[in-house]
Amino acid sequence: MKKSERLNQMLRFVNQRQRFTLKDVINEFQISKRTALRDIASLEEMGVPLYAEYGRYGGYRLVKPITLPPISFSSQEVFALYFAMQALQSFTSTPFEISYRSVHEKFLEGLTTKQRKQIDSLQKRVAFFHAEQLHECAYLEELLLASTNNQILSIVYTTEKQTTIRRIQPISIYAMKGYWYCQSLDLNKKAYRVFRCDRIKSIEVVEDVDMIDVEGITIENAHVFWKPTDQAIPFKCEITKTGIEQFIQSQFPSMKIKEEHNDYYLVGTYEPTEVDFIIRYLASFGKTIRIVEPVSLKEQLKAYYLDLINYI
Amino acid sequence: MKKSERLNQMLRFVNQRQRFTLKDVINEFQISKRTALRDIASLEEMGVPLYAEYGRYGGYRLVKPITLPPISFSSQEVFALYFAMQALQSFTSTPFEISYRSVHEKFLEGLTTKQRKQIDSLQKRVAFFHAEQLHECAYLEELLLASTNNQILSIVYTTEKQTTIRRIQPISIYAMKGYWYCQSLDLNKKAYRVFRCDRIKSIEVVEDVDMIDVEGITIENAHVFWKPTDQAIPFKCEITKTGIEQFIQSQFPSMKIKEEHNDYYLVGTYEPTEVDFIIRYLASFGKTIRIVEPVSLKEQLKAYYLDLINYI
DNA sequence: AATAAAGGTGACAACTATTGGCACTATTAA
DNA sequence: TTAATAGTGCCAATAGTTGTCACCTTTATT
Repeated sequence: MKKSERLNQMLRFVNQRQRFTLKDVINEFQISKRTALRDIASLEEMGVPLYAEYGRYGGYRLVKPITLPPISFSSQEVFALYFAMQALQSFTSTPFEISYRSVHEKFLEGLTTKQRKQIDSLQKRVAFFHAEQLHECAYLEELLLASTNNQILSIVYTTEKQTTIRRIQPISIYAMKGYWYCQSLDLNKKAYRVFRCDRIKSIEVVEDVDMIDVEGITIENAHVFWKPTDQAIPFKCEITKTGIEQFIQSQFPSMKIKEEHNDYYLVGTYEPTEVDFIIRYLASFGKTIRIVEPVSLKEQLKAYYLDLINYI
Repeated sequence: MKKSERLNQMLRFVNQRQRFTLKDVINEFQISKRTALRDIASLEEMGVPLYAEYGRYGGYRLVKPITLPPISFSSQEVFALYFAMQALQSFTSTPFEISYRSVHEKFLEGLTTKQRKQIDSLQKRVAFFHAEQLHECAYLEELLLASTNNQILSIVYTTEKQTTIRRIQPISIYAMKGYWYCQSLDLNKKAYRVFRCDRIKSIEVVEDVDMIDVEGITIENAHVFWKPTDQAIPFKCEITKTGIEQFIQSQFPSMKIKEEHNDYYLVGTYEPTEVDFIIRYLASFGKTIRIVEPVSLKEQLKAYYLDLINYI
């Protein structure tokens, strides 16, 4: 990155955090200590009122707020944002009830003629594909709202087999492989569960004192709530490098790659009710995976293949 | 004077005077014509909406005051754009060399404290996941450039089996399931080919008159160039509704869903060299698919399953 | 008094970016 | 047609930037 650009970013970095250390700068911008020092000197030369505190627990402080130069998005940023937007556009539902057309128009409006031309020509040449959304989700906004406001919901949930009514406390929502999911605490079962949003048929906010504080829980760490039930069966498979690549592309939170003496293993647990699913999942790996345990899983996979052979 | 400092001053200079000429800039900053032009180009790169008027009494005009771009978007729209960007962030390589932190901060700057808080809390609650990128691609920018500029490249391409040198004319690049691909015309084989970008080990622009005009070809219609070779084998499979869902999530341009009397079929062709691939692909469908023809494919799938049974 | 953790300097070689000059081209109004 | 304006491509000289390394200063904690 060019120095001038870095300094501009540093201006905003400094403005946001009124206290910071050299290390912060080094890590943030991935530069050497010497360069960080030089950059700070440059900022001071530009008139940024910085005060340095020596010694342990020292650092820099911004003495008074600075007026930032007028900004606009750079061409590169505009392109990236535009294509990000394009990529998301193919989602028929998002939790943000917006018209992409209006964003699109506003976006183009703010650009220079040159940028617009560049976007036009790039549009023909770049794309981000992802799994298309298969089912519309009616309640994404409500689920998101409930998760930020710590609300409890009563939902009607339909799977292929049954329809149930559950009380849940949403933690987060996320889109993956064409589906929207909702991480939640299932208050009936007192357990962490993930629901597919398109299977939620109705939603009602419930007043309840019996809730758990999820303030500190984020989409990243929510899985710590995931506990296998007593019936859960642990499994272990040998996996090749190719298999690991495939796993990364379609992983599940309940599975992990483990290294043992330079061999790799896919380990995890599955619920007895999910056995069909796990068999199909393991089968998709073909020879890149080999079940070590349990033996019952081996037998079931064998049976699955035999069944398919007869089916063919 | 350093360029970065000069550009900052120029930003103010431009902001003050709505109209100016190159000469003004040259006199003001005591630089050469060439440098003045380069500086103005830099400003435009940074997103300053300048308009140039050619000819006598021409000059530059600032189209509109430089402001914070997101300010004209509604909260909902800002959120959507913001998360679109977040979704892209997990790509380790994009053809746009941008700093996401910079975009992030520019976004936040134009917002009210309330909106900022909302974004902060939403960030913990919503995510768009997609296949993680496994390999970095070194030449995305070059490939994109070559595709927009109609250039011919000589590339070193490495597959698991071999390393070859090819002359290609890139048409487009796209990201799918964790990989970047480059649609191209392979000038050696005179055929449409798709290359995985991370397998391109070096790139060199080649001057060549022997090129094909790809101006009218876009990422959407490039597949028309795809022609099965003489050896290609057509196949046809019965497919269930569930199977169709899976197909949509992992489709290939050489395959299509066809309806015949309320039954659905997956039809396409495969090259004899790709038979391993197609077998694994069909196997991943399990019972949701059933090969109709050719019979040889049925036999091969059967053999594949038998092999796996022995392997287990 | 010693130590750890923070900021700070000077020098240098390798690397990158910027610059001005030049010879062009393109567009527009008079 | 001309004059005035913007814009391009190329090059070699020059200027700026970077990381590394050794060593210094200040301060709170132990």
